[in-house]
Amino acid sequence: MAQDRAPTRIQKKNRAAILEAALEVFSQHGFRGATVDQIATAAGLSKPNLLYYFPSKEAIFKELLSGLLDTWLAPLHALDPQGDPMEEILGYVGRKLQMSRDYPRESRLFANEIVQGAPRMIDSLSTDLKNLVDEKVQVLEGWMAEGRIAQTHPRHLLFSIWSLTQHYADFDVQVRTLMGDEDPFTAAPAFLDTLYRRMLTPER
Amino acid sequence: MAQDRAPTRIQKKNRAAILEAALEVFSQHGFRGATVDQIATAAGLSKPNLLYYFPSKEAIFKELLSGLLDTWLAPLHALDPQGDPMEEILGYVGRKLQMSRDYPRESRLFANEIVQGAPRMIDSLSTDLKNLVDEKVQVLEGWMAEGRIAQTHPRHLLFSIWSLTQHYADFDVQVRTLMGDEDPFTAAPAFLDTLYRRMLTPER
DNA sequence: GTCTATACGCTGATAGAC
DNA sequence: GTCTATCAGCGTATAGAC
Repeated sequence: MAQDRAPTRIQKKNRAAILEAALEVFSQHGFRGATVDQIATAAGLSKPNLLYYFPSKEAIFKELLSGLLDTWLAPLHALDPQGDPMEEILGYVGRKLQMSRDYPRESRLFANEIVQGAPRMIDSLSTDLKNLVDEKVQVLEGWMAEGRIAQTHPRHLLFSIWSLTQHYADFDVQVRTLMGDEDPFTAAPAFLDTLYRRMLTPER
Repeated sequence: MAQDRAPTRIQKKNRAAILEAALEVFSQHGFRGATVDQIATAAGLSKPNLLYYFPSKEAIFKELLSGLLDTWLAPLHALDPQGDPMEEILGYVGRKLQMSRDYPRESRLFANEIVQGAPRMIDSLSTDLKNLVDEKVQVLEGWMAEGRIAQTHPRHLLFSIWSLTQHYADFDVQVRTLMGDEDPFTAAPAFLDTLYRRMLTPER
């Protein structure tokens, strides 16, 4: 980052390694609990060398967050107003659950931050996320008005999807402790599928 | 705590003030993010004086956790095998939701700890919580076998109740950001009531 | 019981040699 | 670009006066 030249291969590789290591450490300990030393070690660099690539711990964290937010919101973005309502919603639930299984660190990174009041994320929440949610709430309300899914509170419906799916990543320790040998992700898809099918099927 | 005599009124008051302050600070910043100074200030004591009552930051945290765990598990404990299944479960959901509204700090304290792998709680999880859950899973399975509620995965059912209700405490910032002026706890009870009624009503 | 003063390790960040 | 050495500040905990 010393020059504004195009980054060399080494620079790209090191920056990527730092962000990967930062995801690992931040998601496990939170911003305050993580140390630059841990991240540097995990990235295979010395502490000063890491700080050659990023000016501060805070800068690493912010870049990490903004880089991940798009990926994180992609499943909701993909909810298609033209598609079949029930299939769209169940598909969204399924994709979110898969993300909890395949990218638990990302989930915990956000969870850590939000539980503590989202001091470094509140802007993204009240702009990017709010806009996206407002847009998709309209879609859900349209489907409800047409009687294609059951009437319910659209925002609480979204909250429920987030909490139910992310729970398997964020509270992984607890879930696994209580499930013993059984893999949580074996039964979870069918469980959530049934739940939302019963909840959202119209005419009752 | 210097003597093993019965605590004076001042000692009881100070210990209570410390634990109250610790709940406030730990729940907001997590164990690592909290400082003894913050807790002492919030409790109206000097730092050394606080450490006269508790030997260390860790000791405060542990006492806080163990003191709160019973309260936290009380709603599940109250699930009555002799009661009407649907009413029992809906009552449990309602009580858990109320706790998220009335005791959000407790919820966030546990959330912080578990998201980070529950390093100081794993023992309680695998003994106290596991036993309680195993016991109540039996109850739920009995009700399902008798056809009094719909067949579903009892553990995932419990996870769903926890995640849906605690979400309103743990992710409070996000929820409020996305709800605007509307109080989340206005519509949430009816939403969850409907959800579980549809999910658990038998014969379909 | 409570305070001031302080020891001491850890952490974020910088200086400067190579 | 990367390293060793180092600094300043914070945070936990203790010593010792009152």
